[in-house]
Amino acid sequence: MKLATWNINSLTVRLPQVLDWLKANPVDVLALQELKLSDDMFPTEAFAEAGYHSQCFGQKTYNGVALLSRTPAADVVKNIPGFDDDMARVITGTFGEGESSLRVVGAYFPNGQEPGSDKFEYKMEWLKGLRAWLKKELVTHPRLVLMGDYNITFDDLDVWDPIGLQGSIHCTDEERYHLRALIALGMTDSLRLFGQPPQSFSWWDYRNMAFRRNRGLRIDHILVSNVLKDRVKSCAIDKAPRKNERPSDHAPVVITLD
DNA sequence: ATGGCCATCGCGGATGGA
Repeated sequence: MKLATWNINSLTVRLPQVLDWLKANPVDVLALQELKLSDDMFPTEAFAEAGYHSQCFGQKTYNGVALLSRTPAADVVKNIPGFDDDMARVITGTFGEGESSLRVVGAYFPNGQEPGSDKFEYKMEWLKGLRAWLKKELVTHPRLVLMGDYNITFDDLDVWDPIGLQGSIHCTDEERYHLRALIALGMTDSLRLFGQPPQSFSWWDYRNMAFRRNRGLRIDHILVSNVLKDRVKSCAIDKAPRKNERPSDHAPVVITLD
């Protein structure tokens, strides 16, 4: 079983790249973030032709998430139950049957803009809402994967310039507290299971030739519930699509479970 | 030293991203 997450920064622009990537990487489930389109504009047919079922939770211009899968999703939930939100940020589905089924949460965490801003406060409230819901979801669905664009780094290993970016957005203690609190629910950071190769990032600014200089952040993560921990066979960031013409600023993260 | 990009909406330049 292969799963992946990718913030594609506009599905309208990046659809050909997603289709190319799926052809080269025929994962079982792909979570997409930042579709930036409404449900009626979602290219269901193009994905169907590529052999994928779609579950879309779109929004015009901003946000928007989807789950693509080889087999249809069951029990689909949009956004965080119990947390009122105007934005389309989370989509959840169950894949597979019975004992071996997997609950997959695809999420686009708020950016937060700047510590102290209204957007930062929203990010903190959203993180609390997510955790409260996940705590219950893990009881009913012990085999759970939470993947997406978290917009939070775990620690200095995830930051190209930890000193220069200390306390800035994605790197604050408050954000990291909430990320550790998700781990404390009984989840594991898949990439770190294998020891993180130095300078492993999933996002690079479009400016300053940041990708070429590997000036990035690791903010896209795949967390697995602890019952799945021993099933994780690999986890890696695929930098190849970042080398495309007109790339997304994020790279996909891929996990293999046996 | 600073900020240098990209997508959207919509036709200029603001807003948001990270």
